[in-house]
Amino acid sequence: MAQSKRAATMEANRARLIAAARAAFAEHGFAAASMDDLTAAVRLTRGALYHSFGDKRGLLAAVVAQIDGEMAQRAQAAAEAAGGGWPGLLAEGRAYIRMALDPEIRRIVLLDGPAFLGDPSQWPSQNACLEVTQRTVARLIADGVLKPVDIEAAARLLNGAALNAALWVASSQAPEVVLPKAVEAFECLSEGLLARPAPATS
Amino acid sequence: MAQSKRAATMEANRARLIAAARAAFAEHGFAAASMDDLTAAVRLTRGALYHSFGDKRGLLAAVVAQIDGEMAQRAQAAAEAAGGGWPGLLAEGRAYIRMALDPEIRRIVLLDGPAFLGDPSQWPSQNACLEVTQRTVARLIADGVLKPVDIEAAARLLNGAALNAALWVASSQAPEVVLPKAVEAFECLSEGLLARPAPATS
DNA sequence: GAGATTGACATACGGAGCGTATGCGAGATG
DNA sequence: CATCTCGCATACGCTCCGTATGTCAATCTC
Repeated sequence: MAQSKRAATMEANRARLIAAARAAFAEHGFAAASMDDLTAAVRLTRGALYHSFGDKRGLLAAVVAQIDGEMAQRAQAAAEAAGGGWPGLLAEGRAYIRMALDPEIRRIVLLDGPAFLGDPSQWPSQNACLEVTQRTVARLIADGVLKPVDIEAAARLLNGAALNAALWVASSQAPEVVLPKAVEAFECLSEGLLARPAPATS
Repeated sequence: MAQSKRAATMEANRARLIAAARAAFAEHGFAAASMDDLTAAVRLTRGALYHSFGDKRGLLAAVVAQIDGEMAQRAQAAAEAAGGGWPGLLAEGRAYIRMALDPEIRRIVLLDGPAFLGDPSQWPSQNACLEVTQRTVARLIADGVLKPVDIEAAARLLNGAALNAALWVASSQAPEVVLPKAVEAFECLSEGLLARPAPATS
């Protein structure tokens, strides 16, 4: 079944290393995380790590790809729960802001990822998150809901705004007070993309 | 005048170290930059560095503070050149996007800064850049040009959007093609903050 | 089914880098 | 002129990464 016992246990060990890396990178940051400690935590050595991932950055890439996939899934679920369309795009933004409040996501994907792997759009994982937003924007433009701006540009700026909103909320002393402000401002900005702006709601 | 010869030369050496660090961090990134090489480049040793800046992060903080100040100055100049007001805010955003195309600024302030020093709003330099944008937004809200959103929220999201726009442009193969798209999308988003939206321009 | 082979992983080694403790010599102080 | 200050250099230990080599079980070959 599992394509020989060797390959199966190797896959299991890969998964264990990635799980350990998620914890270590989230706690200490990529630069300060020790590969010796990380591997020892799952009863392995650096030998296993270099065999499976090439080097330290390779492990980070694998971790980022995994988390990025989970984020894209969550964002899409939020958009669908809101019924898609324009409310879906707003829901996606809110979901993104809330996800970025997770210390693991913030530290690994949003801070260390760009710093050590370069621009997200050129990651091997292809940034699933960004693609979800792009698809949503593309559909809304086709439906005439949004102005015909460049799709990738709009998706990137929305994600960037959400990211900074989240960094702000996360570093504030009273996140529960700041979060609604961030969400409101994000929705205001998003409305700038609407073809026929809605009347002010406040 | 110069408060004793010792203090004067010390200030000069601080400046030389910061200048060398700007070059080294921009070229190799903060993590990969060697303090030995960096100090040797200006005929000093790590002894001088630890005496003046405490540790490696202290040097990064000093470098970031210097660049951040220059950025704030440039952004403000751009806003004033555009005559202030709403056009000034747009000009500020454009200036910010263009500045982020500078490899030194992108690498040090936008990537390594947040990764190694934490959230920009809590940097010792207090993020002069962000404050300039906040002042502009505050005035525009007081004048009724913008919706009464939270000032810090708006400033942060605008800066975040501009940052991601710049990262995108910088990593693209044809920056001169992508830049106008990024600027256009940025201006669209900004219009979401307007109290009375302007008619579509395209 | 026994020897040969592959491969996943451990062990050992070398090099580089950071932070600190200590030493030194030029300028400040009286 | 003697003493002190302090900015900076030197020397040391520690940690960490990447690689080269060894090892043993799982698979393959005949």
